[in-house]
Amino acid sequence: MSAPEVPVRRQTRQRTAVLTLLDQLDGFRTAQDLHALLRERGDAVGLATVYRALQALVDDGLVDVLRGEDGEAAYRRCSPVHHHHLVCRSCGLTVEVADPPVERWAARVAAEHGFADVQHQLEVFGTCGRCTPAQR
Amino acid sequence: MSAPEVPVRRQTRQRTAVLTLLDQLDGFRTAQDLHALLRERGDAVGLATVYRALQALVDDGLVDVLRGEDGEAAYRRCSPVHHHHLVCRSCGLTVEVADPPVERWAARVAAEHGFADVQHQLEVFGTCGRCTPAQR
DNA sequence: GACCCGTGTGAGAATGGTTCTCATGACCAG
DNA sequence: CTGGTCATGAGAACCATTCTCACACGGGTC
Ligand SMILES: [Mn+2]
Ligand SMILES: [Mn+2]
Ligand SMILES: [Zn+2]
Ligand SMILES: [Zn+2]
Repeated sequence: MSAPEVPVRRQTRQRTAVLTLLDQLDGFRTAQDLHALLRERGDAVGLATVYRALQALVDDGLVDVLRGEDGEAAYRRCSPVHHHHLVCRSCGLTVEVADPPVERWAARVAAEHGFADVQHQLEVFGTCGRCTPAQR
Repeated sequence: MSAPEVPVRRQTRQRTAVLTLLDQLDGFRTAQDLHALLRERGDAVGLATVYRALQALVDDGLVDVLRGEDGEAAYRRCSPVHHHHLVCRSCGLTVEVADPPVERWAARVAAEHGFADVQHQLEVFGTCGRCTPAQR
């Protein structure tokens, strides 16, 4: 019934800077972090614009969002296919992982309890090798 | 090395009211919601106190926290053993579920990538039967 | 290349959930 | 019962995120 609603995205220096930066990072970063990094690097971008650019990238499926313990959102350039994350609590380093079995499990469990329109969320947190202090 | 650090919890009208209310609810509720419910019911409790009581319950393992899309924290009286949640996006109704296979999977995947001190988080969201509009 | 118009930008204000402050009140061990 | 310690609550403070709105600019068009 409604139009495809395809918002035309203009290519601006700011949006390019945000995506370029994300492509060079390997972990989840907060909008505030990204804003600070852009400023250090020289391509200054307004904070509000960083938020808007990130939201657009999320809508386009190019970036994933994750909420930290404190509720602050963190963003990462991710592959467009469904996957989960193995995240370092210390440095944010992230590895994309897949778990086919859990996909079916989630669907089955939801059906058994009469739930529809199901989605799931699975993340693994830990400390990566580089951040683990040399063990005795 | 450090003392057991066992903070003595006093039993107050406010803390009792919060836990009693949570025991009567079956789904995740925000602190603001709980505060409003307590006010309606008559046992008025300060908002700051609601937050403090909930945090204490979380620390004691009696309550689970979940962050919504908007980052707002939601609380629920839960069993003290490890489990996951099947949550209704509409009314908050929640069912506790377990998935033994995913436990081993998470540990294995983390180990394969050199991650230590691993934890995981798995939640399933959907629309419960009561909230699903009668299908045609 | 010049024009136009709708979209994007940014500084600052506003929002809103959560935490902090601190004077006052209430558990509860002794 | 009493004292000291912990808890409470009203309001201020905090802080990530969103909104406002005047201005800049991307990118079709001719
Ligand atoms: Mn999955
Ligand atoms: Mn588990
Ligand atoms: Zn790390
Ligand atoms: Zn429901």
